[in-house]
Amino acid sequence: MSDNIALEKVYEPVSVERDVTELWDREKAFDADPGDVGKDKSFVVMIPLPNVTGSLHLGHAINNTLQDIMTRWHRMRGFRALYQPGTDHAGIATQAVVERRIFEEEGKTRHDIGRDELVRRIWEWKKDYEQRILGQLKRMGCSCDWRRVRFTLDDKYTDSVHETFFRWFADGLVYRGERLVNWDTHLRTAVADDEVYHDKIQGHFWHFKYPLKDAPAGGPTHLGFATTRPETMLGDVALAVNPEDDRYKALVGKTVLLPLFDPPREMPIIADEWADPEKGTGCVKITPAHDPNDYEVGLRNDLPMLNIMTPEGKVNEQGGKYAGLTFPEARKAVVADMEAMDLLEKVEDLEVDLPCSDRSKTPIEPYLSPQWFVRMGDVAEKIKLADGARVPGLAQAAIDAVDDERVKIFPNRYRKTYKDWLGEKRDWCISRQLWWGHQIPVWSRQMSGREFVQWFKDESAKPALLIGNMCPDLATCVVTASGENYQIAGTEDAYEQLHRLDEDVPDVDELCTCYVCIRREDALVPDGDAASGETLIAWLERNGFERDPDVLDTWFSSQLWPFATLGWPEETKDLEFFYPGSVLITGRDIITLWVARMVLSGLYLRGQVPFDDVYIHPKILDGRGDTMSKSKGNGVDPMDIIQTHGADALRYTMADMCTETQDIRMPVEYICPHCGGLVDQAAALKVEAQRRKSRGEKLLDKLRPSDVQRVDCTSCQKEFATRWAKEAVQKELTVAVETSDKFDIGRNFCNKLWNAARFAFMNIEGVGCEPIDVSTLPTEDKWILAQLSHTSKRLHEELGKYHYAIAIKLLRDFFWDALCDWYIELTKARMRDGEKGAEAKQILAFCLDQVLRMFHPFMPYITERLWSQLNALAPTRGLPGLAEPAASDLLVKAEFPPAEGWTTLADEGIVHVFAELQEVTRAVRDLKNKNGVATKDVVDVTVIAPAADVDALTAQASIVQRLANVGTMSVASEAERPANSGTAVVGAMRVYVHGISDDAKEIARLEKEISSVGKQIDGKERKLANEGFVSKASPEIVQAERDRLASLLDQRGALEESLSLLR
RNA sequence: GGGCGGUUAGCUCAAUUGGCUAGAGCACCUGCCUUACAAGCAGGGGGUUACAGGUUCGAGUCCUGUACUGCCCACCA
Repeated sequence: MSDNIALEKVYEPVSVERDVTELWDREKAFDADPGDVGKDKSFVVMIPLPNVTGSLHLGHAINNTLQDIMTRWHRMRGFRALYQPGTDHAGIATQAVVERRIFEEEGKTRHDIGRDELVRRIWEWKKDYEQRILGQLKRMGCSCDWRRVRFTLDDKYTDSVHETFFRWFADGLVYRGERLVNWDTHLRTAVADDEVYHDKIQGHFWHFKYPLKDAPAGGPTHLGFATTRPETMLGDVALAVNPEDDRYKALVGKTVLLPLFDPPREMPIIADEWADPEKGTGCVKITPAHDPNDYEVGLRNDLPMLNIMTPEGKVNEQGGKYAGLTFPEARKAVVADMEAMDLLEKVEDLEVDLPCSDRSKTPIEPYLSPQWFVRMGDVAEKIKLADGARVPGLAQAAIDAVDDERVKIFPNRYRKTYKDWLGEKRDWCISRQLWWGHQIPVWSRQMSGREFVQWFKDESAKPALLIGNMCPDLATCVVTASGENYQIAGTEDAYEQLHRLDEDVPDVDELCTCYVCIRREDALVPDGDAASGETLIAWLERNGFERDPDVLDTWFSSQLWPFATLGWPEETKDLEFFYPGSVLITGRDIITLWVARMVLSGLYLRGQVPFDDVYIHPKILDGRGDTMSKSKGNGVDPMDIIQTHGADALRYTMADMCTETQDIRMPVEYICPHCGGLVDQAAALKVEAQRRKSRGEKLLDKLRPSDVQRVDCTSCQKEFATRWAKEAVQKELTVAVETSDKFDIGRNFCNKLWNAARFAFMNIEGVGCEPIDVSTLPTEDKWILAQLSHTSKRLHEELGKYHYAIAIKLLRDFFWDALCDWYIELTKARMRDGEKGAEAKQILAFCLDQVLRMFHPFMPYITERLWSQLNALAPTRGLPGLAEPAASDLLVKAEFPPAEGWTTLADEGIVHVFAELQEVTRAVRDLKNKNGVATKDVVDVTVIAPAADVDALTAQASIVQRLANVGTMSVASEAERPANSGTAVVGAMRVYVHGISDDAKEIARLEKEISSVGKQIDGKERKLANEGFVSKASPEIVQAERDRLASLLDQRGALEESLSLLR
C-alpha cells in the first residue's frame, strides 16, 4: 500500500464529517446565486420550516434528507440549486412551551409578566432553538444556502406578511366577523380546529321538556328534548323540528317557554333539517352562540345569537340569575331548577366526546367572538390574481392548479386529500388571541357615522388627506368603515365613495368602527408636511386608534415561505430567478394547512404556483407504530444517530426505507451509558408500566417514552436516565443515547464503500486515461461497463419519480453485488499484473468515479472525502471517446452521470452471457460447500454443454476458474461423468466437480432435485395443456412458458441421465 | 361517521399495465480471519401473500364482504 493512502481500515464518520464540512464551508459549496432567467436552470427546494418549539427528531431527518438528495442531484446536473433554510415562529406552540416553562420555574403566568416581557423571553428561547435546529440540519449534511436563513418573524418577513394582509384587506378578502370559535377558557384564546383533540368521557344525557305557550286544547302541553349540556339552555333561542316530521308539523310557528328566566323567555318552534326525527324526541334545542350546528341553524332561520359566556368561561349577564357561575356550576343549577319544576323527565348515562384544547388540556367551549377571516369561497365579481387572471375564489384557484397539473402531487392519491379539503371552501380564521406572532396591522376606533364622514372630509384631518393626496400611493393604507348600511373598501375608488357618503348615509348617528390597515409599519403620514416625519401608526394612536391586540395564525406567515424568503414584495433578482420553486417535500399531515395555502397565496400574490411538484413522504413511527412527535416524547434526536452511526448512515437508511406506501417503523433502543448494552425502549415502557401498577397507579393511556425517567440496563443491571428525566436525575444517573439498529444498514454500507475505495486506491494510483477498444475487452469489463450505464439510466428514472428506495437499491446492487463481488474479485489477479492490469485499473477508477458521483446525493460526506482521495491518486479518469465525465475538485459540484446512461457502453448482450457464467460459478461453489470442500481448495470441473456453446464457454472458462477456485475446467459436448463428481445442472449445461462426492450422496441429491424440477414441469404442462391459456394469453407469454418448459425438460433429462450413470 | 392506506419469511419492507420457482436487508444455519472490508466473503434453510367469496386461461396484484391496524377529516342535540 502506498504511503499516501492514509485511510483508516474502518470508516470513521466523525472526523470525515468535520473535515468535509470545513471543505464545503471554505468553498461556499451551497451558495445559490440567481442566474440568467431563460438561460440558466434553477432548482429550488424550500425547507418545510421547522418550529422553534424544540429541536428536530427523526421525522424531520427523513424530510430533510429527501430534500437534500433532490437538491444535490440537481446541483450536480447543472442546475443552480437553492435549498432554502429557515424556521417558523409557530405561534401557539412556542408561546405555550415558554409559558409552561415560566410557570414551572417561576410560578408566573403571562399576565404576571406582561406582553413585552413574554415576547422577549420567547425571542430568547427562539434564539436557542433556532441555533440547535440549524446545527442539526448542518450536521445531517443538508446543503442549504446558509446565508439565506430566514425566520417568519424577522423584519423583512414581517413586511411580506403585512403586504399580504393589506392586499387581501383591500380586495375585501379579509373580513371581520363574529364566528363560533374553539375557545380555550383557560388560556383565554381561540384555538384552531387542528389544535383541538377529543376526549371520551362518561357523561349524561338529560331529557327535559319546555312548556308550550297557549297550548292547543287537547294537544301537547310540553315539548320534550334532550341535551348533554344543560347549561347551554340559558342560551337557547328556539326549538327545532324536522319539516318532514308529521308529529310536530302543527306546532311549527308556535311558542315555547324557557322557564329558567323570569319572566320565561319566549322562543319559536322552527322547522329545520338539522332536527333528526330518528334521534331522541325528534325535537332539538337551538343554542346558536354555543354550538356549531346550532349556529348554522341560527343563520338559516335568522335567530338571535345569544352569547351567555364570559371569556373566562363563566355565565355572563345574559344568564339572568345564573350570571357569575362557572359553566359546571350553571349545569348543576339548571338541572336542579328544571327538576324542581318537574320538567326533567329522565337522565341517561352516555359516553360523550369532550373537545379539549391541545395546549391547555382543558375543555374548549364553542364561543362567539370577533375574529378576522380570509374568504376562501367564490366571490361575486371574481378575484384578480397577480398575473391578471380572474378566478372565482382563492380555494377554487388552488383546486384548479392541481386539477390541470400545474402542481403535481406524488403519490397521486394525496390529490384527494388536498382537493376535498379545499373543496369545502371554509373561511380561514386567521386571528389568534396570543402575544407571540405577527400582530394584526389594523388600528380601529369607534365613532358615529356622522363623525366618520366629518372626520374624513375634514381637510385638516390626516386620514382624509391620506386618501385625498395619496391616490398615487394609496398603497400605504386602506380605510374601510363598516356600519350597518355602508361599507367602504378598496383602493382607487375609495376617495370617490367617501365623497358620496354625505349624500346618502342613512343613519349617521349609528356607531361604527373605523378600521385602518397599515401596509408597512414604517409608513409615514404623507401630508405634504413630511418634515414632521410622523409615522402613520403614531398618528393613528395619537388620534385614539388602537391596534388590534391579536396576532395572525402562524400558517398565515408560513404560506408566504416560497416567495417571502426571496425578498417579496420587493421584485428582487432572487425572486425572478428562483420563483416558482421546483418541489415541495413534506409529510401528509400538512397538505391542507400548509401546501394548499402556499398554492393559493402563490397564485394570488405572484400569479404562479409556488412549485411544480409536491412529494409526500412516509412517516417515521416508533417501535410501537406511533408517529414521532414532541408531545409524545418518542422523537429520537438525529444527533444521537449521527453520533452512533454517522450522518451518511442516517441518510442512507432513510432513503432505503422510503417506499411509496409504507410508513417507517423505527424501534428505538437506549445505549446503556455504563456498559454499552442496548435496551429496547418498548420493553422499558412495559417495565415502567408494571412499576406504576405495582405502586397502585391507574394507567388510563399507554405510557409515553417521555414518562420514563429511569431505566435498568438489561445487561449490566445498572440504572441510567433518559433524556426526559429531570435534571437532578440526569445528573445522578448518566443519560443514555438513543439509537435504532435500523441504521446498521447504513453504517455497514458506508464501511463497504470506504473499503472498496481503499482497495481501488491501492491499485489505481497514477492510472492513465488511455483510449480503449471496448470490443477487445475481457467479458467482465464489458459487463461492468454495461451495468454501469444501465444503473445510471435507471437511477435518473426512479429519482425523477421520487422513488428513493428503488433508486438507492439500484445503486447498492450495482456497487456491492456487481462491482465489489464480481468485478473486483475477477480482476484482482489482473490488477497485480502491470501490463494486463492497466485496462482493469482504468475501468475500476472510472467505475469508482461514477459510483461516488451517483451516491453523493445520498451520502455526501463519505463520497466527498473519497473523491478528494481519488482526485489525488488518479486525477484523470474516463474512457476517451466513450465516456468522458468532466473533472471537478469538489464532488458536490461535479457532473452527475448522464440520464440516458453511457450509451456507448450499454452492451445488453454481454449481460446475458455473464449471467450464465455466474450461474455456473454459483453451481460449483454450491457443490463444494455442500460436500464440505473448503472454498479455497482447488477443484477440477467438467462442463457438458450444447456443441454450439462449447467454444464460447471454453473461452470464458477463466471467469469460473478465478471465482470458484477451479483448476482445470474442460468443456465438451459429451463426456463421461468423472468418478465421485458432484453434479449440478444449469440450464442446458451439466457441471461436474471432480472427486468431491460419493455416489450414494450424489444419488440422493439428484433424486431430490429431479423431484423438484418435476413439480415445476407438471405445473408448466398443465398450464400449456390449458386451452384457455394458449388461446387467450399473449403470444409472448405463451412462448416464454414453452421455452421455460423445454429448458426444464432438458434439465430433468440431464439429471436423470446423470442418475442412471451413477446407478 | 366519511376518506386514504396497510396486513406478504422470525423482524423491517419489495414485487412496475394481472404472467418465469413471490424478492431484499436484518436475524438464523454451514463453511471461511482468502492482503479492501468479520460492519466482511461463499453458500443455505425459511412464505397456504390476514380471512371468505368472486372475476379471469392465470390473482400478492382486480371486484365484493369480514377481521384487525394506522393516518387524515368531520361530528356526535
